[in-house]
Amino acid sequence: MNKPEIPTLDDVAKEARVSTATVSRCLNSPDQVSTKTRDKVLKVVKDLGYTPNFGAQALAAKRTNTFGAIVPTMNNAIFAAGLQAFQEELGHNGATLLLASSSYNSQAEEEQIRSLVSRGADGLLLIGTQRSDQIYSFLDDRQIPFVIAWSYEENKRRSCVGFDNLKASYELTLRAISLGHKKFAIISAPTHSNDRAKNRVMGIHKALKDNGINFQNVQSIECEYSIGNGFESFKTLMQVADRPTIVMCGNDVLAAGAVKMAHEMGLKIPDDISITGFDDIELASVIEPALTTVHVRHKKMGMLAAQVLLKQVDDKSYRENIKLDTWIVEGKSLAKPRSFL
Amino acid sequence: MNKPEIPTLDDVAKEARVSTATVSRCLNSPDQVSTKTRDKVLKVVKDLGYTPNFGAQALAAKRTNTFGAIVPTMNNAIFAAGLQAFQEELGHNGATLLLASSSYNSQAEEEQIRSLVSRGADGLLLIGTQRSDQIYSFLDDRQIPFVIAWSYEENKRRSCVGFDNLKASYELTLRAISLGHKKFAIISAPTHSNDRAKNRVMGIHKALKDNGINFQNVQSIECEYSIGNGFESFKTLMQVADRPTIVMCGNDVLAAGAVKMAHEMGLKIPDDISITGFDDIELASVIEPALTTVHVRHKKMGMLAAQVLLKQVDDKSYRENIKLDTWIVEGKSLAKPRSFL
DNA sequence: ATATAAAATGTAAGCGCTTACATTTATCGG
DNA sequence: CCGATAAATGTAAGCGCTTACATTTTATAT
Repeated sequence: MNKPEIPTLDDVAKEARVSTATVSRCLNSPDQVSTKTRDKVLKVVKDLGYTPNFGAQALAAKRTNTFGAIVPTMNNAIFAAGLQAFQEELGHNGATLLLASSSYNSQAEEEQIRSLVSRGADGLLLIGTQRSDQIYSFLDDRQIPFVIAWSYEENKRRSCVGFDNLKASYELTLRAISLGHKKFAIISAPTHSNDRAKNRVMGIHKALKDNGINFQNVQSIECEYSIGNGFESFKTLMQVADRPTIVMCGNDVLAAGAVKMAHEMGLKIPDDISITGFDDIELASVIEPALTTVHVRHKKMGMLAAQVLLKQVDDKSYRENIKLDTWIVEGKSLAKPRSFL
Repeated sequence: MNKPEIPTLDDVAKEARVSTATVSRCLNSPDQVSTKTRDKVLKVVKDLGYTPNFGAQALAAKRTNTFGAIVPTMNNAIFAAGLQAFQEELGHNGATLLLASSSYNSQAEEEQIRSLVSRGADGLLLIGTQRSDQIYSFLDDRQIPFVIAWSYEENKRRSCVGFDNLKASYELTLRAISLGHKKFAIISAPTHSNDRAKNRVMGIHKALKDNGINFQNVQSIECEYSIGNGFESFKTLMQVADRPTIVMCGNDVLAAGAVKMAHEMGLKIPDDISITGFDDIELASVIEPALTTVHVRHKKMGMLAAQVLLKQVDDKSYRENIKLDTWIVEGKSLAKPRSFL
């Protein structure tokens, strides 16, 4: 069996009796070619089943139409939803997604960034703001367009599509306070090198402080994102003499674990204990009782991020800072503490 | 401001006073170079911050070290988990993942396949067996290594890493039958162009048939994967005079929706109605009552798929058919029907 | 020390495409 | 019908890398 010959631009050009330049133009800027030749060439392209060689195209055009995204983990509904939207929007524009996950490890993230850049990514989607100056200047030096998602910052020097984690968390906490809660506990994702998690915790602290509640005494556990960890952490938080009346969780998955443990311990939600989540993933509405949580527009974020990124590729100096709104989703897991009943 | 000059192989070669070939060898096959020059060259590489140009490399080497994966949706924990493992395994081997999702549309999937191939993917991860002969021969013609995941087939002509959807479903159904269930209903993902969904339904039918239960009368609803659809479908299934005693769902997400509706309708699970899932995603253990479902080794599948794919790239004739085991996870959502209590 | 094999390095020809520039062909007012 | 201008097409020089092959250096055996 002889090797299948993959047709090249040259083959098409010969077959259509035109120059390679014309074929290239038919494909990349059709209006520069007369209708007659264009039709002729495109027919040959189809007959031969020609597809451009990616490497050659990238080398010659200095552009790959691929975009990189580095997410902390794919194993998380929020990033999955955002990425799906991001990819779809790219797809509408003839671009493709290169995906990597950093496992919440900033060292790994830097490597991934470099790797994606050297793979010719035209632009990058990054999660959160927190990374070394070094890697930011690497991106600047190479003039790689990138957009930060899931975090919002006023920073005209770089683009972002995110929301105010601190404020959202602040407002959820205010809500709890207004219901009469005074004894808080927190289960958070690790705040080290995760500005979203950090801001969510800070939002709680600020709300407490603003309302004269001492936040130094607030028990707080940091653990990685999983139902199991929420489960264990909740137990730990409850093993104190003076139990909190509310456990605020950094995200819905941790909250789901907490709810599960509450059931196991025979605690009624929300009478014995209130639990809040963050993100409003589908899960939040299924568990019993439905979680009170913060809705985040993950899909919209992914879509807008793609749009901003594409604009930045066209115009390297383009920047945009988009803040999306969030809102509290009322479930049944947050209510007045028992002492107020 | 002058454009940042990205260093090339040539720059490195000049700086290190060797030929470009030597530099290339230092990077790609270090043992062909003496320790002395290698150290010298690698130092320059580091000092200059050189990274190979992807396009050039791809063009010259006819290999990109990128692999494509096309999943029906990212918005599904099972694929997310599998992909994450797939990507990590690739990463350990210096390869990167190109990701696309087809939205369960086989037309779209074909386009994605062609797109990823023309983008120079060295190999592909595909979900399920069901696609046109045309696209299979496209892959064969171009000798693109690929591996099919989530489905198992005895087919020496192509590789797969999957499990027996039919058998797993069959056994779960047997379990229900042995508990005394005779009136079944099904909520399935669309079986058109989805062999996994199809086999899961067929497994149920076969088990019923083998046990003398007429499966023609079994109510069955097909709907896309979402909690909301499970919710609605369950309601529909219950709006009949002769209600089923068990609703078997094609996956955990649909089951979660069904459970939610059961609660809403005031039906006790499992006393009034049994509900089963499939996949054993984290969700399954959190909802109340915990789902009886089928555990699938998604992560293992992703990892193995990467390994098989990498082997196939080295040896184009290599094939492997791996069948992973599955097992029933006992939740509280499946029990004897009321009439048997 | 010398012949010979092996290891290290260099030379240079592409890989398949895009695009600046040159050339040819069509269009059009007078 | 002519010359001027615009539109269409062609020519050919890279883009930055890998690798077959040629050459030089080093190691080994005699």
